[in-house]
Amino acid sequence: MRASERAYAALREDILEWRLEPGTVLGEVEQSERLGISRTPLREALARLLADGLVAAQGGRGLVVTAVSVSDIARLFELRQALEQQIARQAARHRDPAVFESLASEFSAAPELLERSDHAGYYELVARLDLAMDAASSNTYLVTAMRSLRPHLVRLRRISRDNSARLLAAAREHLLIVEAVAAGDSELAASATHVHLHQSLTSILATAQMLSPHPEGTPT
Amino acid sequence: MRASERAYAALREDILEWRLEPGTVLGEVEQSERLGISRTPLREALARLLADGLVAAQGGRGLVVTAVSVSDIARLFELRQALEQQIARQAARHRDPAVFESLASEFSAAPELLERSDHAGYYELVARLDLAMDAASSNTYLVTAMRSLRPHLVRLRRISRDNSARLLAAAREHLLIVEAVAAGDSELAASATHVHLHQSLTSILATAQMLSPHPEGTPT
DNA sequence: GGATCTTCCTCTGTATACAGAAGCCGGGGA
DNA sequence: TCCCCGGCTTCTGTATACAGAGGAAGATCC
Repeated sequence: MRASERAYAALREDILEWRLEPGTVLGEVEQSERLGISRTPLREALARLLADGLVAAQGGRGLVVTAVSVSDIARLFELRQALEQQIARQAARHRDPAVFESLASEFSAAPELLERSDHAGYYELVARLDLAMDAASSNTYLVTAMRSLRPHLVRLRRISRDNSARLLAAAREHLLIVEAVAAGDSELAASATHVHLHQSLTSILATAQMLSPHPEGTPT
Repeated sequence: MRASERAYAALREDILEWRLEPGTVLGEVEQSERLGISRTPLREALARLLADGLVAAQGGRGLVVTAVSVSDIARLFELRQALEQQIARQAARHRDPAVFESLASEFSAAPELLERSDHAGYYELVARLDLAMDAASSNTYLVTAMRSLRPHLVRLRRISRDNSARLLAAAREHLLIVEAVAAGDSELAASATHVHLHQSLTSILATAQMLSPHPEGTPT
């Protein structure tokens, strides 16, 4: 694999997993030495992270890992609502019914999965649903926009991690979305997505307020 | 200005203005010599164009300017609908009424502008509306997604350029959007945006079919 | 005559060296 | 004691050199 690719993947991982916390300054020399590559491929990796919005220019001198404030969460979900509703709509129009009927039966069985506390299995199922939705929407531009949003959503997982009651409710919401797509009902698919994301946001905000009761951007 | 920035701006311009046509191969050595810079900053510029989707990796060997097929137009508008409706919705919620009332009076006067065939003046007015909407939405993530979409829309301008009848109708549609935002009516703003983009797409597709009656991706 | 293999060439990917700019620290003066 | 100025250090931005990979063209064999 190319050095620039490895550097990008490594830095991205470090940021998404909070090993590099928001506010950390990423010097070129320092990071190139840490990752064992030269500055040229590292600069390429940093440029991609900058485009992703995971790091930001720090007044001329170096790049810093961007913060995720509580108010950012609501903003992220405004974009997510727009994109996922449209993807659901288009997926319902172009879907292969067999694929989504199969997913529907898997989501029907999801409560049993969660009762066994197999959260990883459930997350994997959701990931497969995302992939199927992306493919069914058959719109590269929508999928690209969604892909650039997902890293930011991954950073939020740390907040909402492993809330069993919420996951059980989410499974029911997902099932309705999948059934709507399978039936080709694009408006129901969009509305069900709207409902699901609204509930997710509500749950995340409640948890976030509990973790840090500060009204605005907590730097760390 | 930095060399990499100049190279990015120059290449972007060249692609958006169709001076570099779709399918053109961009070799690193060739382009760095043409722009009078070394390969290092040029690579940075090409990486940004790749992230923008204006160029694509050509099977290992160099980058090519991406094509815009007729079917891409509909896909682009699916994303545009999602983003601009959401921006309109949020702008209506957070807007400064004075700004949009002022824009409303300008759009009321737009028909006179167009009767004088001052198309440039009208395009400039629309650009200011876009900026005002972006600012009023107060959502960096939405604006970023929209900014990455706009270059692709600019490439379509060549198709719909200077259609007076359409511009007159568009001015009326814009006026309704602006009035809805000024009034703080977010659902009307979203619906008016939906209508406007639907009409724009219809007009563009009609023109595109006329220009190139091929059903799918015309490479040039 | 055609197909395949080999060789060469060109292009990308990476490393490193150099220059310019910006912040920081110490010294001197008010 | 505090503020300002100058030199130094360090970091980014750019150029260039080198190595490896992939493709094209020519020659040879079937």
